[in-house]
Amino acid sequence: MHNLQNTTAAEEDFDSFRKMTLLSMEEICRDIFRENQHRIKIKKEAVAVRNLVNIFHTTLQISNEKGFQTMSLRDLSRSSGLSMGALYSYFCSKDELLEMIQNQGRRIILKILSRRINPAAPPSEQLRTAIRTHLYLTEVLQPWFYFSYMEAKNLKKEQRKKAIESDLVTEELIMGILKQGAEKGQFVVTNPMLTASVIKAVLQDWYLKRWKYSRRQISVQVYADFIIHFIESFVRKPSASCCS
Amino acid sequence: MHNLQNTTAAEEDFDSFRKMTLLSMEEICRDIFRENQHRIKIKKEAVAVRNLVNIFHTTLQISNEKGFQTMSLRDLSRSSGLSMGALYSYFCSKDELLEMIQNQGRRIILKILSRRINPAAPPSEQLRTAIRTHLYLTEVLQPWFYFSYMEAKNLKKEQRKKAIESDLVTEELIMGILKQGAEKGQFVVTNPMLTASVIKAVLQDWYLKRWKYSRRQISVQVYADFIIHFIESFVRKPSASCCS
DNA sequence: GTCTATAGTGCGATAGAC
DNA sequence: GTCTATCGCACTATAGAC
Repeated sequence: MHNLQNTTAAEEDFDSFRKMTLLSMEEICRDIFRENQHRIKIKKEAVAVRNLVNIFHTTLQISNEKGFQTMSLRDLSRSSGLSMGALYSYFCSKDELLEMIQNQGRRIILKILSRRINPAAPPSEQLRTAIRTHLYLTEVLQPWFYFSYMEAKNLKKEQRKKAIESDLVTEELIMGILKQGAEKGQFVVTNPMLTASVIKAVLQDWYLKRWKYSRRQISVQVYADFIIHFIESFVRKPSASCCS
Repeated sequence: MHNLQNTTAAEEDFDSFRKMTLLSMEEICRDIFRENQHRIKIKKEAVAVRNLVNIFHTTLQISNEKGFQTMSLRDLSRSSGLSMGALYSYFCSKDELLEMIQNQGRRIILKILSRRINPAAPPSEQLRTAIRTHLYLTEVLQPWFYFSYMEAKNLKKEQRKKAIESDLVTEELIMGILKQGAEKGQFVVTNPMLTASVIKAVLQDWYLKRWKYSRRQISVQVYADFIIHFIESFVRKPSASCCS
């Protein structure tokens, strides 16, 4: 069925990706601490970062079960092991906590996507990398992506606008690759906008319907391979060996 | 660009579909009233059905803006023009209201999908009908589909199970058509499960990212045509005139 | 830096007037 | 059949002890 060598290579690839991303998460919590020192009452960086990571992680966990609005700060206090008072040393309202988490996620996504895609590479390679990287990213940060999508409506106008823009960035990136490929004669794309929408939709399904794929024991590598195959069969010209 | 004749035909097709579905909605509110007469305190059918339609409609409207949990019954009272007391004549808790709406939607979807797809037709026709009908259905009932997806996590265990099952029904229906087509040699489908998942994902995108398509002025007919084209290019055998 | 105790608010739900 | 008035409760947010 599967080439064992390939599967192993893909697994290694994904594992190193996971490690890199999780490291970035702590870095970003440190950044958040430094930037928000004026409103965070804690002064010791080590303590603050440890608790921030804990707060964010616990919030995502509870919210993905029953939603951010339904989660009371008493729930968060109980699960995180921090008292109500301690929590309010890190943010000054429940809404601000929501904003902090949204910002943290957006930042890490941008950081990693732009690090991995090489705009000088051939379009077909860029497309494959974009699809695979996005799927790996949503796999590692699944709780954040799900949270971000489900709670977007609770954001205030300005923050909501940022979330929408961030969402469109990936799509425009993909559309750019498709257009580039079409110009170079490597892809046949009659409607780059709708094609990019479709790609975005199947990428999103991986984190919105995570339970479905878990239940069916589909790994992220298998899903990525299938999606790449699917998209390529649509955008690629019929091979020259046929109908030449 | 577009064939004018075709576009007009598609619009007529969609308009009649919309009328049929909206009629079904009132029918179903009547059904709900009759089945729940033991807990609904109102006795006059005409009054009860009018108010139920109002309550469901207003709840969907508010919830799709800020979520069902965030919506207070005071919000609902204000927007619907019914007092708190009057509202509680139609349901006995906020949770029950949620369940009633979920049930109403599930019922109408099943009713219409099974009415439109003819299992004796050729698989390629069935596939096209399934995709188009599902998209039209989610277009007409967009508020309900969005609500249903976003609020699923607030349901109790038993109701949640029903929601998940209902969600999988469409996917299994599509998978069945794909397998049938493969058996008859009309489709080439290496992985019917993942192919059906992809189709489901793009169908869902229409109601989950409705704002995106609205903004871009993509109509449901255009989207349906594109998706059908997309899927067919993946599952259809290369035509016999090529590589024969 | 973290805790407990509590103030103040707004919620879901109901009883009884009309 | 619908309304207004109100109860009890759980929530966010804070103040002050340790």
